[in-house]
Amino acid sequence: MDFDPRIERTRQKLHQAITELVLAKSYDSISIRDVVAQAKVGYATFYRHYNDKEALLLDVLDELLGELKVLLRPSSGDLTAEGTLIFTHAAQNGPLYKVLLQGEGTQTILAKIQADGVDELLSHWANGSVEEIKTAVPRPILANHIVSGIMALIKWWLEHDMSYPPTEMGRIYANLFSMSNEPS
Amino acid sequence: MDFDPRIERTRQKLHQAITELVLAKSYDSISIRDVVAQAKVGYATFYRHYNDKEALLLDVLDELLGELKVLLRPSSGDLTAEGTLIFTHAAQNGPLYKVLLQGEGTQTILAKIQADGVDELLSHWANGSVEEIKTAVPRPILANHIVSGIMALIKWWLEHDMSYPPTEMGRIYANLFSMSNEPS
Amino acid sequence: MDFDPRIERTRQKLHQAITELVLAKSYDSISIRDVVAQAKVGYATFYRHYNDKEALLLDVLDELLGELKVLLRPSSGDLTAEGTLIFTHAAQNGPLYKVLLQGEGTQTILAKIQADGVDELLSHWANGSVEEIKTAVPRPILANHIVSGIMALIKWWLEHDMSYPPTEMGRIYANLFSMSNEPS
Amino acid sequence: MDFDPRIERTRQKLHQAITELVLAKSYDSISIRDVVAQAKVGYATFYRHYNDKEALLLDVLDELLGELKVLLRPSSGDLTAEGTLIFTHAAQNGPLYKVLLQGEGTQTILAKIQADGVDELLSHWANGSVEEIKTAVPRPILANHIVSGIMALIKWWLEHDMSYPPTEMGRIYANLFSMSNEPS
DNA sequence: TCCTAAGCGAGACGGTACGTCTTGTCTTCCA
DNA sequence: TGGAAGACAAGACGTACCGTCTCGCTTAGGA
Repeated sequence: MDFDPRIERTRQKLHQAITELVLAKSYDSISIRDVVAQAKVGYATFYRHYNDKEALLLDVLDELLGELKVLLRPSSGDLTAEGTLIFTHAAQNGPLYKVLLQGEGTQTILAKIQADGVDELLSHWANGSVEEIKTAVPRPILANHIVSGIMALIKWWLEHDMSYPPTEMGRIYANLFSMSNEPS
Repeated sequence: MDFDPRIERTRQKLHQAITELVLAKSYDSISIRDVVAQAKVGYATFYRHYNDKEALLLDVLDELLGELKVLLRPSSGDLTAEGTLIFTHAAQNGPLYKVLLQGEGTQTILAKIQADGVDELLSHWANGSVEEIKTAVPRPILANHIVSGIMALIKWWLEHDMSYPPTEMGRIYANLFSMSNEPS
Repeated sequence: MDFDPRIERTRQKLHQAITELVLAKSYDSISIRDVVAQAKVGYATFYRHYNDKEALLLDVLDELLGELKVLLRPSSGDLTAEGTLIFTHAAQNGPLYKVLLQGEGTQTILAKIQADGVDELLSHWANGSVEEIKTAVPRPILANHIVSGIMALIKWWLEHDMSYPPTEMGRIYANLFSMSNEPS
Repeated sequence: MDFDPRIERTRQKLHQAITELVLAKSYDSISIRDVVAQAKVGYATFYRHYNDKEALLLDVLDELLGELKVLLRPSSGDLTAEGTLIFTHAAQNGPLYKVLLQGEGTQTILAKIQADGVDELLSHWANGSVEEIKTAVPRPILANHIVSGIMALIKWWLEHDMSYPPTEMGRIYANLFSMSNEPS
């Protein structure tokens, strides 16, 4: 039904095109016409696959974040290792991470990812039998604090040209978040 | 040189116009044509005063942030009081804070404010005679972490309809940042 | 070779589709996509049979005009009877006549029909042993005048909702064209 | 209020552009993008002045038909002279007449002109004290017949490369329409 | 009866015009 | 004579349609 190989081929071209363009110029100065020119694809074809530039980017980033989630799955407990994995992945996909975290038109996407992260954290806490005692900070706020903190840390690192190795960032990550990782 | 009273009057009209529009619709769906229509001012007039929409917004927000800085100056030491002041101010200027923190075209402005905050924090630490001992987390990272954490906290609060009173947010603020407020 | 019954079936579907659509909306607002949707036929199939919308219409109209020619053949001499036949036929096929005479994309077809009519008239005159004496009006002009006059008359009638009965139009037709029907 | 000279200048450019293009290629193969390119005018500018291609053409033709009406005004009675004037005017503006009479997208305009002509003829007859006796052909039909006959005559002439001089066409014109020019 | 040629449905695709929108510049008018 | 009004060039937007094409599926009519 959806097995026309042309469809996947065209999407690949668009994925590659926006990835290449993002390396070359600011995300939001990229027009759809740029994308289709780069992908060597008809203009209308873009709209057969995506409603707007953001939808394409979301598609690309979804792959990326899927990878990251897989990487993080096995890590149970060791914050330093977990952090190192995150920063290694970020290092390997610098430009896309940058687009996501600094881009002008990515708020919606970022908000979605942020919300996903918060949800995951909250349900992780809920599943764990951690008793909720008179919490100093409400859990949703704490979860939001942690997730946005991680993002801010990655963003800082990318903006400062990844001036520490991923392992060192893993250590810093562990230091910053160990204390607040579990609600009391 | 700049003493033509019409100039100030025009700017006021533009300030008011964008403020009103921001209450009515999403910041980045506002075009310059919307602004001049709302301000009842000629189209070209806008460009005589500002280079783009962001510059106008920055002008408006500068007033706001100036106020906040004045409010925070006297507070020395009591984190809860400091936080309460911040959230009280945010409550009084909800729409503009929202535009700043959620808007699609405000990255540049936000980045500037963030950088200012980090600088201030760093020089505060430097001036204080706090000795730098083998720091677990580099100070710039720590400062970035704190400043972006505060912003994320305000953003969360606004997105959740200010569901706690400013005093409670002040307490939460104190709890979240007390531990990390000073480098070891 | 050409005996696959599916071919004729598909053509019938297309004929019917455009005929129905012409009743519902303006001819040139009908897209080929409309036609194939109405005919419940694949898009490319249209192009297997016709090069464009006009070719399809021409095919439909050819049937119509063939009928008309057969009707007119026996009539020799009586202008009123001839006219009545024409207007009766027009009344029975109103929408198609309208499309032909008022449609925006039918110039080419109309011109062809007009030229056919002129040729027929001219050869009719030539065959007749009518002597050509110093003609006041050159025969091609006269023929063109008559043929376009007939068309204009039908067009007027259709545009005015066929407000006279075909017999009355036959009489008018006779009155208008009797004098000029034969070169002097 | 409407005195900005730029407006008139732009319209002139558009008038000239379409006139030039009409000489070079078929009217309805001319896109609006062609027109603005030829006029060296911004694309959106076209729409500030006209809603579509037809509106522009109508504007151009209005000038033309205004001229013709002025020419015909003084002529009272002499059909040959009147006809000569018409064909002289047509000869001087061949391409535009051709566009009008043969163009694919000019139906609406033509219909308007035709209707104007019929109205004029009818009111001319009404004003004149010609008594209406048992008319063989209803006046609106007669008027329609005459007006469309004139148009068909001009069209024929243009399509045959103006193969008779305007004076000869004037004579033919008089011959064709003298008999039917007045209702009985 | 089966087989092979062809018609066909479905729809992706490149291409291109449409009419609308917005930006920043530049010209004209008016007070 | 300088500011307000707004016309303009430029060009992206998302939509629509065109005509070409490539798939499999189905359906003849000849072997």
